[in-house]
Amino acid sequence: MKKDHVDYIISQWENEMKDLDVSPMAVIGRISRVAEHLNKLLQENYSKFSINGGEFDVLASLRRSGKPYQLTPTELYNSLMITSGTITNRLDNLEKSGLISRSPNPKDRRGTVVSLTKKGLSFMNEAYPAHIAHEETLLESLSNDERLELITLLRKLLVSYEEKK
Amino acid sequence: MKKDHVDYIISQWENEMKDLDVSPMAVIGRISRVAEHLNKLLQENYSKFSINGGEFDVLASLRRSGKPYQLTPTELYNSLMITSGTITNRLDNLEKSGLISRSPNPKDRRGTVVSLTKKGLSFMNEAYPAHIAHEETLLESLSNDERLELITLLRKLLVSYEEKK
DNA sequence: ATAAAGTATCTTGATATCAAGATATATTTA
DNA sequence: TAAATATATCTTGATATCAAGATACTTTAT
Repeated sequence: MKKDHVDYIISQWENEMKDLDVSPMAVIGRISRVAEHLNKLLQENYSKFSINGGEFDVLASLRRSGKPYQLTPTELYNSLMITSGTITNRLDNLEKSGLISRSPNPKDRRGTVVSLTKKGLSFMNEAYPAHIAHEETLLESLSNDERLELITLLRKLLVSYEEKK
Repeated sequence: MKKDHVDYIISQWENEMKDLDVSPMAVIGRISRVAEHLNKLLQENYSKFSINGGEFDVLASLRRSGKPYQLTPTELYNSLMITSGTITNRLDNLEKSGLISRSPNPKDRRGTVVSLTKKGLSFMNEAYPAHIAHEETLLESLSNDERLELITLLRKLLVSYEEKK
């Protein structure tokens, strides 16, 4: 079996701290590193559309919410795991690009409703399938069964973190 | 089986784009989200030591490299997947905290050697086991066998990304 | 030996993010 | 109802990061 960088890191620790069981980092170190690679690799695709990953995530949330493609900033920043300041900034950029618009929330005068514009909708209708096709190529090293196993294991972890908060 | 947030996202996409197979994001979306949770959860531990995750990674690289706990900035930024500008910044901060020191590289007059100070070494001798103990608690939802399966799958992915570059 | 190309580190300027706080409005409590 | 508390969004100031470029030295090619 071919070794990865984390195997190398672990063997270093085993030499240096012989009494410490570093096996948790065999899992966590790999998750972090795989996520970093994926982030970088996916970025290429976003920049083709001159947008960044965070902004893409906002548009995707709106698109998959279905007609009328509207959510509040609060709903967006909660589900995207970002702060309110960050969503303000992302929405400002997307508004400048004409991909979303903001209007007063008729149900809450403190609030705002964010909508995908016509341009934003047709952008996502093209960009999202292209994004998925790219993701597919990034999983080529795994069989279908392996992907299913991986999903099951990651879901367990995710459920445990989502319960905590 | 309990559902996670990604299950919810996928069912939204399935309603909205009925002809698109979004299964790649069942894997990639979970990896990203799990990594984000882990990042946030691990952060808590770093800030107890008034240091951040990036700086911790630098110290860990030096510590596990073994005596004399020295690496060059180039070795560090390559293995940490960051840019040269970022390592300069992290080293500046760690130097101010007295955890590392920089000295001229006797083998290359362009270069520098970064060393863990006595303070940095004793810091990591305490902090690293604490870090691993924390990581262990973050994996409580998985059995030992499940962790091993997960490692095998993630290694495959990681090897494929490390080969590309 | 000299010129050309490559490399190590740092600097600069731009950007995305966060935490904390401000403001306006909603909701709950007394 | 009035006061207290909570919430939605935005603002501000600080920070970490990156990409691109600068400088000094090293290596390779002619």
